[in-house]
Order: sequence, then structure tokens, then C-alpha cells
Amino acid sequence: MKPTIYDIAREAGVSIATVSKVINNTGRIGDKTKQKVMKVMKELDYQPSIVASALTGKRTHTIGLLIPDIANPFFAEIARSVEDMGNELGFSVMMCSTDNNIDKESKYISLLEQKRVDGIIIATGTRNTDVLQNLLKKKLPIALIARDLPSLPVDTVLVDDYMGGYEATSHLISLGHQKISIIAEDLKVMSSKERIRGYRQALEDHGMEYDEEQIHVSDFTIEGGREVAATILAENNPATAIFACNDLLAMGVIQAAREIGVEIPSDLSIIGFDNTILASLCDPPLTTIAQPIQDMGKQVVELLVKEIKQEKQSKQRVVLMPSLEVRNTTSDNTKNLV
Amino acid sequence: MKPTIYDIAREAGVSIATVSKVINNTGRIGDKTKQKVMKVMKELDYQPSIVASALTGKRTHTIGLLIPDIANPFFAEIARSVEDMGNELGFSVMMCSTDNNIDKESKYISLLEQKRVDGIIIATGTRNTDVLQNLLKKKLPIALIARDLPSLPVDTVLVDDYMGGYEATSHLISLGHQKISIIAEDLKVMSSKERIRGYRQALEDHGMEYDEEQIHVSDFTIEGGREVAATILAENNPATAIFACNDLLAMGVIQAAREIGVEIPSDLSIIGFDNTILASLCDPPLTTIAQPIQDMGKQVVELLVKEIKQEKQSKQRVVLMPSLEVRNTTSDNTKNLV
DNA sequence: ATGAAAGCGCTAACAG
DNA sequence: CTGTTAGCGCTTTCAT
Repeated sequence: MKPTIYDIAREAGVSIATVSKVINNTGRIGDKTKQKVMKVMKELDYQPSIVASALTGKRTHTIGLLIPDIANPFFAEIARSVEDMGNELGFSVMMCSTDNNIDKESKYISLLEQKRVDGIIIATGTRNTDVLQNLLKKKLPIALIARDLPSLPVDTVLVDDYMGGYEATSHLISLGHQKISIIAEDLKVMSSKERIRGYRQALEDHGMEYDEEQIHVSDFTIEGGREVAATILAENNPATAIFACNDLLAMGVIQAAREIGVEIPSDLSIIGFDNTILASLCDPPLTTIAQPIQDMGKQVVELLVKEIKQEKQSKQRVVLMPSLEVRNTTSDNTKNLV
Repeated sequence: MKPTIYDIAREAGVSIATVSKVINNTGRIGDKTKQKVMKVMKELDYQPSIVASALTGKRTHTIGLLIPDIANPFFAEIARSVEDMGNELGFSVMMCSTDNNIDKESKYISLLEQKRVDGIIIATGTRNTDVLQNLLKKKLPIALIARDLPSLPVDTVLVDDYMGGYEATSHLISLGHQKISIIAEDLKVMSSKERIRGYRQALEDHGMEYDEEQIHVSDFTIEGGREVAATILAENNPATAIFACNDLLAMGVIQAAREIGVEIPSDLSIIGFDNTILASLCDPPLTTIAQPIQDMGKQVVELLVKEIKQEKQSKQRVVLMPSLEVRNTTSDNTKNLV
């Protein structure tokens, strides 16, 4: 069996209270006893049980990370930065892929509560406000990343989606495109709405017409992007540029274009969003709006941990700026220059 | 405060033992009391504390997953399948990215022990046999995925790397390539050795010369692949085909080739290993050796959980077959046909 | 400076 | 069929 605090106490000839104190470096213990206890702990390869410690009201030092899918490069990258920062601050992270499914989400959250995690970071897109509201009531610290729920008083870290949408569209416009389609993820999700708003504003600022018809909705899969793009390209007088609201969608657009022989970027310009590893590897490399993933992950964890340690009273929203990453899927709209 | 078993007991007018029994569905309890208790649990939104339950010797229903990097698509995909299967069997997974760093690995393992995880799945590549040996001694269930440690009696799920190396090389040979380089991950790691052995055997079976000079070593990063490939392509009479031991490496090779104007596949054929999402998205799409990731993840979890539940006595090795996925980075070696 | 003891929320005999 | 009770390993007053 694993040695317990009793074994250490016995072996060191002290009480368990003393051992506990040296473990936690609390109270006052003589230097000799301290050394002695530490020595015994080493010898017996003793590891305090976090489970037992948590039962007495201390933290579990574990946080939950709710994301749509860990196999999605964008979220995998977020997960990595969350894990790194969490680890640095002494927290392990439990991963929960919800597929944006409301049931899975609830189930996972309930599970995390049972396991008494110290806090939860949420990146999933469901508009599951009730469950979150509930968490809030229970005082379970939560923080949002890459996701916005303005109605909820929670720490949030995200990119300025409106700005991103604006920049993406402006880039396309500056290249001479007159008909620009947008493929959004989900009209009900805030970030999606904001990107569309940015798209619209850019159009209007440049005196171009905003046409509802050009708004297409898909999900966050390659397949989804492929299908929608196929529809768009099959139109009579198809758009010469497509703004895909995430890189995965953009991959789908590239595939769809390739399938019907549409050249990128000469026949069709494409811009994505996220700047995942895919953007630099696909063919041709994708022009996209970059999110500062590392920074975002780092900041949510910091916020959440402060919340956990009750080192702060007010909730915060930190909005980071996205940036345009020009690669090879966008170019002058030569067709219209003829 | 969260309601405890005492709250339920009081509210339902029974003892905590009774409540415990209805929670775990053990012992015999009258139907009425059962209903009553369940009703109260619902009303108070009671969730049994897994922490407390674990302290009494029951499982934590949590497993650790040690991988080099969750942001690496191959491991992210593994993680997803592990998470899904784990979830299905009632286990949460804690993610641990070690960067193949021996210290991080030890630290994470120690942490997982403290948190009393029920078992650990290991996919990291360090030859950290001591730590594992230790785990084995402590009877902590562990299982290996995509990784082989023949000296250790542990459940293992992997692909036949030798076969994969053989197929990859044979494919290249069948295309007429006479000079084939291989970029391996780490000569000390079993899977790497096996892939090289397969490469060598294929060469010999086809009456071709095996040349140590053609074995190059890198890591598992794009950058690493790029650098090594640059070296290879800068040789006097460079290889006409490269077998990159993982997809990431292959991405680097593609980049290196592009940088110096070497056409793929006409000037250079490339084959990867893993068949991650990258393989289908890069440009040109990568011919590669596919690992049945879903199946692998599913099977390790099953093995580990059986081990945890002590439903099996003997350790097992399951070796799955890889398969060749032909895409566009390999073609006839036309040069030599001239 | 150190120890005794109560208690965290739950499980598992053992009684009744 | 249900309740009493003794832990599980640790933290935390409160004495000494």
C-alpha cells in the first residue's frame, strides 16, 4: 500500500499533525523535526493524497476544459496553452470534448462538479446559459475563452471578432472583389454574429452593397465548408471571394473549389479565421485572420485561477486583437479588372 | 454549500447508509424508501462527491493520458478516441503533454499518482523505463499506445511499425525509385527502429542496397523535417524519394522541397506515416501509411479499464495493421526512366 | 514547538 | 429492510 501520513508520523516519531504541517509548511515546527520528517517522506517515497486533502475542504487543483473537439486543431492548440499555464500554476486539466452537444455538455459539467474541480474553462459554443447560470450560483469559478456570453458575469478572454470580420472583408475588398460570400458557423453564437457584423460594416464602409443572400451558414467541419462552398460556386454569377469563418471551413472551400476546377486564388479568393497549423500547411497556404491562441489560453487560466484563489472580486473581459495573415489564397480579382 | 449525503438522509428521514445504498444500488432497500430518497436527491440537486467516495477506497474514475503534445494532430486524434471510449466506460481523462521531456513526464506521473487516478495511458516516447517499472510495482494500471516497450509487461496497443515501414518503402520501390532516404524520429525508440527495419527489409527483398547513409534522424516537428530534408536535397546525387516517419516530418519535407524549387512528386516522392488530418489537407495531399487511430484509442482504454476493474490477469499486446493511403506525393521516378 | 481530536462525505461491515 | 459505527487520509483548531 501507499504510505499514508500515519506511516510517516510513526516512522519519524511525531504526530500526524506535525507531518501535515511540514507538508504544507504551515504552523511552527522545529528545524530538526522538520528535517527528520522530510527525510522519512523521501525514504518512503511518500506522496500526500490530494483526494484526502480535498475532502477537508482544500482544492483539488484540477480544472475542467470544455471544448467542442480536441481533435480540432484550433481547440487542440487552445488546450495546449491552457494545459501549460495550468500546469505552471499547479493545476491539472481534464479534457471534455462536447461536440457542441448540449447534453454532453451538461453531462460533463455535472461530472466535473462531482469530481470537485476547482474551476471550469469553457470554449464550447452551445448557448447553454442555464447550466452556466447554475454554476455561477454554486460559486463554481468559470471562465470563457473564444466565446462570448455578454449576458453572463464571467471572466472572458476572446478576440475582437467584429474587428476580425472587418479586416478579413476589407482585405478582400482591397483586392478588388465585388461579390464576397461569407460562411458563418452558427448564427446564434456571438462570435459568429460579430464576424458577420464586421463583414457587413466593411462592405458598407466601402460603399458596397450588403446582401443577405451572401450569408451562408455551416458548422465547424471541413465537410460542412465543402458542401456550402459547392453551393456557392454553383450559382449563376458566383462570388469571387469567400470569407470562411474558421480555417476548417476554409479547408472545405478549397476542396470544393478544387473539385470543380476553380483555381485559387485566380478564380476564387479565400480567407479563413483562426490561423491554425492547417492554414500554413494546406495547399495553397491559407490567408487567414490570426487569433493569438497562446496568449488567450494563458490569460483565461490566469483569470480563472485568480478567481479560484479568490484574489479578485470583479469579473473581467479581455479582448485581444486579431491580425491579418496574408498567404496565398487571396489575390487581385483579375476577372473584374478585364 | 453543496448538499451531502447527510442532507439527503435527514430530508428523507432515513440513515446515510440507506442513502448510500440507493446511490450505489447495493444492498436491499424497500421500494418506497428508494423512491423517497431518489426524490429528495433530485430536489436538492444532489451529486455524490467522488472525492469522498474515492477516499473510502473506491475508484476516482479518472485516467491520465501522457502524450508528447496535444497540439500535434496525431496525438490530438488519439486523445479524442481515448476520451470518447473513456467517457463511455465512465472515466474522465486528464491530459498531460510531456514534450517527450523526461522530467515533465516524471512530474506528471507523480501528480497523477497523488490525484489517485485509476490508471495511466502512455503515448510518450521517452525511454523512461524506471518510472514505469515503479508504477508497475505500485500496481497502478498502465497501458501503452503507439509505443512499444517489449521489456515491460504492460498492455500495449500499436500498429505493426515494421510492416508500415515495409509497405511505405515497397510502394516507393514499385514506383521505380532507386535511392530512397528515410527520416526517422528517434533511433532509440522501438517504433522508429521497427520502421527502419521494415525499410531495410523492403530494400533487401527487392535486391536493393541498404545504405546507412540514407538513414536520417530528426524529431517529430515540421521544422525538424524541413531541415533534414534540406540537407538531403542538397546532396550531390540526392534521393528521389523520402520516407518520413511521421506526417509532421513529411510536411517539413514538402516545405523544404518547395523552398528550393523541387517539384513534388515529379522530382521527389514523399511518403509519410500516421495519416493525420494534415495528410489530406496539405499540398499536395500526402501519400502516407495510415494508423487506425480510432481503433487504437478504443482498444487501449478497454484494456486499461479491464485492468483497473481487475477483470483480467494477463497483459496483452494488440498489434494492428497499418495501411497504405496513396495520395499525390508519390509517383513514378521518371528521371531514372530516361 | 508539538500533539489530541474532531470532522470532511462517503462506504462497508455488522447489528438489529 | 434499515441503521450504527468505524474508518479512508488529511487539515485544523485547541491544548499542552
